[in-house]
Amino acid sequence: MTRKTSVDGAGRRLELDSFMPYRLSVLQQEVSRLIATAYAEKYGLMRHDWRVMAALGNDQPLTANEICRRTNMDKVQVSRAISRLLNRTLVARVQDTGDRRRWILRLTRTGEETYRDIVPAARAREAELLTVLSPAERRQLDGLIDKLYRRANQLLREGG
Amino acid sequence: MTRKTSVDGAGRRLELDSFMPYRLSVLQQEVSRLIATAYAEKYGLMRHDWRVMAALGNDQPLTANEICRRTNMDKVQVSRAISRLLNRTLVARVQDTGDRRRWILRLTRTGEETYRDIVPAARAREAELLTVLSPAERRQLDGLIDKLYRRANQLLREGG
DNA sequence: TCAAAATAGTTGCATATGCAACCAATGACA
DNA sequence: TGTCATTGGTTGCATATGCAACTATTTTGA
Repeated sequence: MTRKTSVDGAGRRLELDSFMPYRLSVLQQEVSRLIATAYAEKYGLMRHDWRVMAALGNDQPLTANEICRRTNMDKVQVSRAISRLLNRTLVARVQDTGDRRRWILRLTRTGEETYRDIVPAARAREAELLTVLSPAERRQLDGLIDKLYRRANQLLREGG
Repeated sequence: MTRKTSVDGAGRRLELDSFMPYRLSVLQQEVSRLIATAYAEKYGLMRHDWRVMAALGNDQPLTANEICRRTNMDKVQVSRAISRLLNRTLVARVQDTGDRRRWILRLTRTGEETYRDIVPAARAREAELLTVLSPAERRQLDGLIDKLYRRANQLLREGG
């Protein structure tokens, strides 16, 4: 995954190792796999489940819709993650009396415990990862991610 | 997706928006979606298909195994991508006479054309994305990706 | 006040994915 | 040379995913 200078400046070929979206994707997969070690084997959670729990752990209660917005997940993914979490009683819900389409979601006691267990492990993985970056580099990384995200977003809105 | 400073330094909570792996994942999805506009609708290709084609477009012929190594894909994904590409005659293969377990893969004429069509579009998307970064920032990005990838890799090897 | 549009959330279906098991060919070596 | 381990590649199965269609409820506005 070390970047090579592209051989073909004319743009007829595409050297994957010098194609930023590819590099980003490979990196992301690897990082994601690393973080999953904090919740996958031990707790049998999937990434989406964990994200929903993370959203709730951070701020409760929430509706499914609010979780969508906060996690950038699609409503189907959220709905399914919630139903897995309900089955395992990591999350509980009551219908909103004001708007009966809505369900108010909370972590259960077990859910809270699980969450409190996972958070330090996830943070520890992140910290181990970031040890290779200086404080300045971490700030750079944050800045670059923001810029690129906003730009990608803009291009998608324009083009789609 | 703008970074917020984490409220909870003690590490009991996890603010998703300040959690690097989450940020990376959201960014990657968005970028991936943007790039997919270069091959998905128009050519009905999936990401894995496109990656296999990209590997071959870059250097032919290759065996499935070589494609795995060059694309960081798993052999099942590669095998399935190849079979889709064979069906659509974008790729052809002959058995290696020296080692009859191996198949030698090449883009067909149509495959080449498709590839040559897609590359500039994909590069154009990448270029549009990167317009928001200065040359220095692009170099930073490359460097950060390399460092993080190597580190994640190392941690996975140690831990797993 | 009632029909049409919008919203919250779920479901069906076809397809993709991950994992382990698998087959076939080759290599290692007693 | 015959057995065992390894390697290249494929397949079965259970599960996940994406999309569009769907139900139920609420909102809009003539």
